[in-house]
Amino acid sequence: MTDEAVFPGMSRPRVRRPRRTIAERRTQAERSAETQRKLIEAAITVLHRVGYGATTTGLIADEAGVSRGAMLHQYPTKVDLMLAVVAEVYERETAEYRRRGAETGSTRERLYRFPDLMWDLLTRPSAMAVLEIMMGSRSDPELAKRLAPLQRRIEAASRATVERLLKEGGFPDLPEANAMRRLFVAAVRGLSIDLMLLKDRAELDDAIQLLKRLLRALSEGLVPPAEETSDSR
Amino acid sequence: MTDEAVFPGMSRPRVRRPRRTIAERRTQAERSAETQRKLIEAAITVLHRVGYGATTTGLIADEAGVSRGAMLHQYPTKVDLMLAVVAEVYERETAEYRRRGAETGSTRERLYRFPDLMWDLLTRPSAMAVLEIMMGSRSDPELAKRLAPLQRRIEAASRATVERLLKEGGFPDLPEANAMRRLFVAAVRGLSIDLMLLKDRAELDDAIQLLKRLLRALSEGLVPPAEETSDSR
DNA sequence: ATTTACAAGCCGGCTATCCTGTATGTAGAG
DNA sequence: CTCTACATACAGGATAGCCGGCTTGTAAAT
Repeated sequence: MTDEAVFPGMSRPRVRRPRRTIAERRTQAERSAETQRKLIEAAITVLHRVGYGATTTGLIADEAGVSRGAMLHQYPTKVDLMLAVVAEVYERETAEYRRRGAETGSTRERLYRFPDLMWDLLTRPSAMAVLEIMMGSRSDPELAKRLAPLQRRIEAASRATVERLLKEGGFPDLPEANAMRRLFVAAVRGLSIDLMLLKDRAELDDAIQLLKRLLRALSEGLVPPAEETSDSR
Repeated sequence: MTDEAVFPGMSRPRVRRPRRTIAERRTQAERSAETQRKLIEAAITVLHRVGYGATTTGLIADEAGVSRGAMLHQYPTKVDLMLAVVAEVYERETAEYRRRGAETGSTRERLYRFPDLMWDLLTRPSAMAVLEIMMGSRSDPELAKRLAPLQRRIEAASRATVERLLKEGGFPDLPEANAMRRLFVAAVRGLSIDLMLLKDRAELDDAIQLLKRLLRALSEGLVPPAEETSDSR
C-alpha cells in the first residue's frame, strides 16, 4: 500500500501501461479530423433543428456521438465550435458555387440559374445553421467579435462573385447589380425561413419560379426604372 | 465578459424597484393594463436586441421596470407572455395595414405602395420579435402548440388582404398572386434581417426600390411567363 | 528495434451560474 | 374585509467550462 491510496494524485510516478496493438491504428491527425468533422456536422443538425438559443454543447456532443471531454478538447468553447461551423460551411458553399457556377452554358444561362443555385444552397441545414449563428451573435459579444471578420470576408466574396458574373457576361453594367444581389439573396433567405417553419415546399417553389422570371426580365431590360421619388419611405 | 458598451442591457443590474406614488390612485384594471403594456413593450425590445434564445424573463422584467413577481402575476409563464406579444403585434399591424391600405389613391397606387408598407412594418422591432418567437417555437413544444392557431389566422389574414387588393383593382387575376405575396414578404423579411444584422439602411433601401420596380413591372404584364421547364431544381 | 518519456486525444464528474416557476408574504383597490 | 396587484425568497433543473486521470500516438534515446 503506497501513499497513493491516502493522498491520491500527490506523487504520480508516471506509470506506463502496456500498450495494446489494435488492428486499426489511426494517426492522431486522423482522429482529430474525424472528431471535428462529426462535431461540425452535429452542430449543423442541432442548430437547424432547434435554433441557436437552444443549441447546447451537450446536445451537440450527443448528436455527434462524442464525449463532452473530446469536444471540449477540440473546441475549448462553444464560440470556437460555432466559428468552425461558419468557416466550414463557407468553404463548402464557395466550392459549390465555383463548381456549379462554372459548369456549363453562357454567362446568361448561368445568371438565369442563379436563383435555383441559391435556393439549393440556402435551404440546406448548413445555411440555416450559419444564419442561426449570425442571429445568435447578437446575444454573445465574444461570438460577435470573432465572427465579424469572417462575415466581412463572406460578404465580400459574395459580392465579387456576382459582379464578376455580370461583368463577364457583358451585361449592361447594371448600377443596381448590388441591390439586385442583396434583394435576391434576401428573398431566397426569407423563403428558406418559410420553408423551415412551414415545411411546405411546393408553394415556395412557385415563388422561386417567379423570382427567376423577375431576374430574367430585369436582366433583359424589361423593367422600367423608378419614376418619381414618391416618398420612398 | 459581457461588453456593456456594445451590448447594452446584457448584464442586468439586479436591483430596480419602482417608486411608489401614493398621491395618484389608479384602478386595478389600469394598473394591470399598464403593467402588461410595459411588459409587452419590453419583451419586444429584448427579443429584437438579443433574440429568442437569450431572452429571459428576468431581462424582460428589468427592461420593463417591473418586478418578476408582477410579471409572473400577469403572465404566469414565459409562453403566455410570448403569445401576448404575438397577439398584440398582430393587432397593431392589422390596424396599420387597414389604415394605410385604405388611405388614398387608386387600387393600383395602393398596390405600388405595398413594398414600402411592408418595409415599414417588417423592419420594426415588433416584427422581428414575432419572427424570433416563431423561430424560437422550434425549440419549445408548448410554445409551438399554442402558437400554431394564431399563426394560421395571421397567414390567412395576410393572404386575404392581398387577394382582396388585387381583386378590387380589377387586375388580371394573377394566378401567381399568392406566389407574389410569398416572394415579396420573404424578400422584405430577408432584407429586414440584413438590416438588423448589418445596420446599414441605405444600401437596403436600394433593394426596396428595386423591389418596387419589379412589382410594378409584374403587375403591368411586363414580365414574360416562364419558358421551358429547364430543370427547375 | 526496443524502450522510454512525453504529448495529444479523450473521458465523465464537478461547480458556479443562471433561469423558470412556486410559495409566501405585503400593500392597495373595491 | 376580500380580492387583486405586487414583491421577495427559494427550489428544481439545466448549462458552460474546468479538472484529474486515463489511453493512445510519436519520437528520442538506447
